[in-house]
Amino acid sequence: MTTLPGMADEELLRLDQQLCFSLNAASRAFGGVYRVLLKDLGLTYPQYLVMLVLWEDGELPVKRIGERLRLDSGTLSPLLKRLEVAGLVSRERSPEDERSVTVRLTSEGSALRERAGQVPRRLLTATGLPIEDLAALRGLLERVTGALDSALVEPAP
Amino acid sequence: MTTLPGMADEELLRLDQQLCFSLNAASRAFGGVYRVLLKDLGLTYPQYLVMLVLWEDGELPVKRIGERLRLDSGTLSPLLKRLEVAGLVSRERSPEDERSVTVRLTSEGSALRERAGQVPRRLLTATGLPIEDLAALRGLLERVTGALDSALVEPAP
DNA sequence: CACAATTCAATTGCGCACAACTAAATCGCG
DNA sequence: CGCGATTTAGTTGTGCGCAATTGAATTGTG
Repeated sequence: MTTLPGMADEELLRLDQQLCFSLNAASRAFGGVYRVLLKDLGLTYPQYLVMLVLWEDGELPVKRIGERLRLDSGTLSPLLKRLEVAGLVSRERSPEDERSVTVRLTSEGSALRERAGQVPRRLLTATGLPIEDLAALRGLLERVTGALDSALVEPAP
Repeated sequence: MTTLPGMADEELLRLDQQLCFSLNAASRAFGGVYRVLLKDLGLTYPQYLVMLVLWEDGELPVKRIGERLRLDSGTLSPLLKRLEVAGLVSRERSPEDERSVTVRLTSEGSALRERAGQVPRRLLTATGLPIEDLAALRGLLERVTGALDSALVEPAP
């Protein structure tokens, strides 16, 4: 296995460039395809992600949604407000803990799930990759994310 | 090889969820690490990407930068203006074609390259993956991006 | 040559991401 | 119990990403 310490700065620069370019480009390419697939539903991609976790759990405090999606209140508060205006969710202070806000699907929000049914298939098809490669991609992404996150907490010596 | 058409919607939903979650998370995790690495240089991650292509070519019209980075003028115009205010680039209408704006490194912009020298190594180290895996990841990302882009141009039948 | 179509950058408007901060409720320790 | 620390959402400000539009320069075509 080839390790980083043995490589020249030049080569590393090239790989870094390619890697950050391609990750950035891939992320935005996904966003673009989701954008057209979700247009009918009136959802943006991040809004769709929130709906996915709500479709699974029905109701959740803002905190939990943030943990699942790696998003903070600065992002979620206005996003949830827009979903509320759209009539897809309700927001209510929890009676047990008034700091917490419970986000609940409305019947309209639950109903939207049916219309979103074909989105995953159409998206995965659009990637042009077989299941195995998609799973491998997911695995690599999860590994780098975990490593990058812990690198942030514990900076290099 | 397992193909999509044979799979149930349920399974596809799960994979789609995992994949878009992990891609999103990875993209933002990269951004987070770059953010701390680039803080000293006074650059954001997208600004760093622009500087990378300028460090390679010295000067480029806005159009070319956009092609390299998959960004349009709506994103680049204000970003380049900020780089200009920071003293790293100059912008000038091309004399041959007055529609085009040439972006040039200033001496300060060129000098910044030295200070950025260790960024790629530190970032790649933070991923915690060996070179082979990073290259495989890049390969998968490029394939997906290509497929997604062409799927956008030619929508599903 | 004239004029319609195209190219290129900039601007506007909207939504997301994140840092920094605020405000309110809860927790926990003395 | 009382009071400081922590938790939880929300707000503000900055920057990116993209769609849609504008305006100026250029190109192509009759």
